Amino acid sequence: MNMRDDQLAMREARPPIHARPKTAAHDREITAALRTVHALRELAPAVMVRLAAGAMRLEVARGERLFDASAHCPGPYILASGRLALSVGNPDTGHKVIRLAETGDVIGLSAALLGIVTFASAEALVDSTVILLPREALVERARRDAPLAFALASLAARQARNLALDLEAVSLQSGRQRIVQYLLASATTGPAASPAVLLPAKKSIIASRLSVTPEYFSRTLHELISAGAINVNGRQIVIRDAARLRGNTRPD
Amino acid sequence: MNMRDDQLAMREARPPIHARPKTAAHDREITAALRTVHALRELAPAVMVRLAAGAMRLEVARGERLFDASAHCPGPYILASGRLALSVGNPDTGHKVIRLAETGDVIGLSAALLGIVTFASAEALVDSTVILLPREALVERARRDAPLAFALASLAARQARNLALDLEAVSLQSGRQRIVQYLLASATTGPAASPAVLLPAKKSIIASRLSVTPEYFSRTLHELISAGAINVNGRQIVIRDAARLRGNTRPD
DNA sequence: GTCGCCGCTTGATATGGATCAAAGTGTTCG
DNA sequence: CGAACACTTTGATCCATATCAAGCGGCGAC
Repeated sequence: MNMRDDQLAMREARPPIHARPKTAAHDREITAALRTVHALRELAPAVMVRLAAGAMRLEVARGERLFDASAHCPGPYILASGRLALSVGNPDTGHKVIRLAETGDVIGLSAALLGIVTFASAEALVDSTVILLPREALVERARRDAPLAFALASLAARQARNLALDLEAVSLQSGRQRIVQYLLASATTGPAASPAVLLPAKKSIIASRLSVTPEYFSRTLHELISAGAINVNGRQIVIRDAARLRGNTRPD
Repeated sequence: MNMRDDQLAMREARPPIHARPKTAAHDREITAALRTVHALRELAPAVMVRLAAGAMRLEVARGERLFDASAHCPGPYILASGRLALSVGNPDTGHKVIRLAETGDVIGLSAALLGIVTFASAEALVDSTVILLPREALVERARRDAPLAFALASLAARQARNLALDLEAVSLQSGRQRIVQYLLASATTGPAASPAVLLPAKKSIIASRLSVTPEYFSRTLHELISAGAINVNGRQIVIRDAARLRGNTRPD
């Protein structure tokens, strides 16, 4: 790894994360966002309303960070819209994207549950909206609301599993295999058309997510093109031959 | 990675995991084991008793597997005594130890909570005793017992954090750095004597845990000896010069 | 327009650590 | 007490991927 950090390196505590005033409309909006979280969907309406009442809506502009690593975490955030990159590392070790969060994802949960600092930083890849569930109130509520606590347990368990799968991929597969797998896994098979992937971020971000350098990612993509497995046009990747792609797990 | 699997490869459903009959003495023993789990310690005595009542005590002989990867998981297990290695991978991708479980650790929790198959296999490194909390009963109870559900959430969150830290280490640090860090982190600083580490398993297991090959682990250890940073005698490692060890993060 | 800049590509080179192959060194067991 | 193993060490070699270093194309700002 070890990618340069340049600009991003040192800007802390910038203000432009906006909180919006609370109105009835916002409460509805927040409730709607809560419902995008699968694990919370089954909760009783009354509980949802209570959660929404204590929640805060924040806007994070593209390029801003919702929080830094080793920061106090005021509570879990629910991504209502937009996209965030969670990455570990610090200026001198470099960075690695461990997760790309999409609408309905929860971030900062384990730090919030454990009441400890975050281990990753969260940067908005596009203008995004998040809902903060303030930690104290949430924990207080979860300690007496079993279904809620159980939902949080499921969320945390899901995250543990995903991290373990990532760890397995990084440890046991080659960079090329990870790239191929990523393409196959995130291909949306259109009814008639060939399956395709629209990369959700700059290639360098995807590369980091896959634990390879941007250069290696680029090269590998081009090798896959030469092999006739895919076509690439900017962030749009079309899978021409899934079988060939699947077979293409070792450099040639 | 990519270590050979030989014998271990294909044995399923072997009987030699013994369950012991239930008696009052065993109930007390199980309760005691539950209390070794930090997250559960605060639970009301009544809840502990209930959990213990439904629990089963299993013995896993050294070399046996408590479960394989992709197996149905009948519930979380609490390690009452002994030591287990949890590893991901399969016969052809090779294996990687992702965790060494010690007394008081909980394993199979996320699979149990999510009701899905395990992603790792668990092998006993020494004769061990585990307590199984049958999934159905536990989930049933947690859905109406908030403190219990919250404790499970904390456990899962802790595991997620540990996995994330591992992922960070594997992605951002060199093999040598991981080895050095491991030694520094697990050194028990005796009052007067120099800090020392007693490796909890064969070196090849530790190597896998640190995501390096046994050969590389061996070599690195010997380089650290030459550098005057440590002394090695079997599984016993004495840290002679912590500062030098800490500085010794790049091959020389 | 055209000037910069940013993201991507492409090339050349370097290297950490894996892999393959043997030779120790215990340690168990008949 | 020696054979058979299991683990570790040591040596030689290789290679997937990082790193360093330019070029290049598009697009947003003036």
